[in-house]
Amino acid sequence: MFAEERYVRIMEVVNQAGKATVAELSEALGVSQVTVRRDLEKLEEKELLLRTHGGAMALHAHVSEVAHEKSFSEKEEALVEEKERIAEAAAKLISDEDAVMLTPGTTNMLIAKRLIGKKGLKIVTNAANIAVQIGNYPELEIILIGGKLRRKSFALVGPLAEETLQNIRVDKLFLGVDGFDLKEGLTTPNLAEASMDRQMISIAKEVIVVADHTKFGKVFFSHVATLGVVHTVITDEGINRELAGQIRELGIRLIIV
Amino acid sequence: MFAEERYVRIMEVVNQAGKATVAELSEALGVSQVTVRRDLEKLEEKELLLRTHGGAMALHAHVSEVAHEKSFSEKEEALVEEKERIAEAAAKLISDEDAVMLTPGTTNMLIAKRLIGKKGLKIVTNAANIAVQIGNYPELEIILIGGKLRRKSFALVGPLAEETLQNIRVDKLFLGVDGFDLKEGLTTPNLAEASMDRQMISIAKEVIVVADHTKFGKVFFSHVATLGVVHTVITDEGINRELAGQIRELGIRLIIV
DNA sequence: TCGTATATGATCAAAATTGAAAGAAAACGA
DNA sequence: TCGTTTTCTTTCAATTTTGATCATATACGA
Repeated sequence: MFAEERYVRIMEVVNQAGKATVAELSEALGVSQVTVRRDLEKLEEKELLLRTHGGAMALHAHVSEVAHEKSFSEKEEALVEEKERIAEAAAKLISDEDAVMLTPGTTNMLIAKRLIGKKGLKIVTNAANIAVQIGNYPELEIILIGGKLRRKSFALVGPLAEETLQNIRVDKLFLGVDGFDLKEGLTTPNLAEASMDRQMISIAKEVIVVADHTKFGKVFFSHVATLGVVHTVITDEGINRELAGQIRELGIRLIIV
Repeated sequence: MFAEERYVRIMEVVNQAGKATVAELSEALGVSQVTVRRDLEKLEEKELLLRTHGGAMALHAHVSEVAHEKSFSEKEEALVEEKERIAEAAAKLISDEDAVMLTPGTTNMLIAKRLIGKKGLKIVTNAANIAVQIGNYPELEIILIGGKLRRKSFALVGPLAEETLQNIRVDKLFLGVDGFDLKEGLTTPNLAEASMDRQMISIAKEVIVVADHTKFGKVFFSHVATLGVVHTVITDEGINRELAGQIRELGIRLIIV
């Protein structure tokens, strides 16, 4: 038996019973007590349990949970503050009876979380992770567009997805883009996602682009749409003043937070 | 044998069994232990498995995965061991070029995790959480059926989902059911999910029911199908001997693990 | 054909794992 | 408080596993 297997078994016992003694674990795993103690030491280092005199105790869920969520992805993932503010502004645009659509992306994930509790709201998305994230909360009606799953972005794309979209109409589309350029319009790196985005734009009454300031002036491989389709843009204060003026001149409502 | 072929075989063994020793792999592949170690090193670099002293473990069987997950659900969710064994047996039935379909459910989630690394495999599912769980790993093609998201089970159901299914055909369906009764057939508590299940059965060449022993003799509100559609049943040793005989008499292949 | 690059295997010293033993620390009862 | 018992840590030795180095074989292109 690998040491790692013991770790797993120990965690199972400890989590299930809430605690375990060294003698019990030594017996259950068929290794010496010295080895059990060394295992417990390692598991405590990883903050998976708490050692005690004579054994170990389960760590309360929230301790490890809280520590984990923020420490890994979110620190690296920059612009969290900005995106949170964008999401807050976006959520304010949504009324209870709307049918809204969300494209994949971190900002839209933040928007989704802020919609929890809105009664009667319909949410349509092609981001599997967004659906799962808010799927446990009642009162929201969540429609997930099927299709081929793209890695990393968790976007559902392809003919299956586009076909499904044709039966749907929504009030507001929150469109996350990678590039927003006055001349080239909206762009994104992936062809399949661009095609999906276009479909989604075509079935939405109102198109709201959410993009932090770093997205402006950028152009990516796949063209999504011209700026003519955009009704509203929400971004953060980092946006260039001049550019902001030019966007407004195009008749687009620009919300800066 | 090419190195690439070895990688695939190693991933299969590791993911199906959850672990493998260097000696085992050396034996199975007919290469020296030195070569196996070099292979494992490469596979670990690609983050497809975790090396241990003496071999390697599947990502899904490791502490970092297991510890967090189990602490919450495990107390209520019994029969983990049994379900793991069922999942292992199920994974063995799947060959690389198959197109398989998975219904929502904990057992099917376990099966999905064991499929990581199978090259060219197509996985179709209407369980959003299963898709997200394995969505990050390369080499799998994952198709998620869209639809209305049901809370708790993360099943995607409804007309949208059923319509999508009509364009799809799969080799094997792994069907998780809540009730399996000789007289009443397959049943489940939710009407919408039962309807989805029926659709899925109709587009699958082979129907494989995965159910721990507690599911037998149970009958729920919504009828899914008669036992006539079932080709194979995988369950654990807890199943009643007499019942096992009766199932086999129906011409159903019964796998007990 | 030759030379080179790549993959694999063999060998062996270094590192990791484990358990036993002994001393140190902590818990506990009187 | 003291002494006893239990538990823990440290140290060491036996064993296993690993990684590095070298040798061999095979494939490939000039």
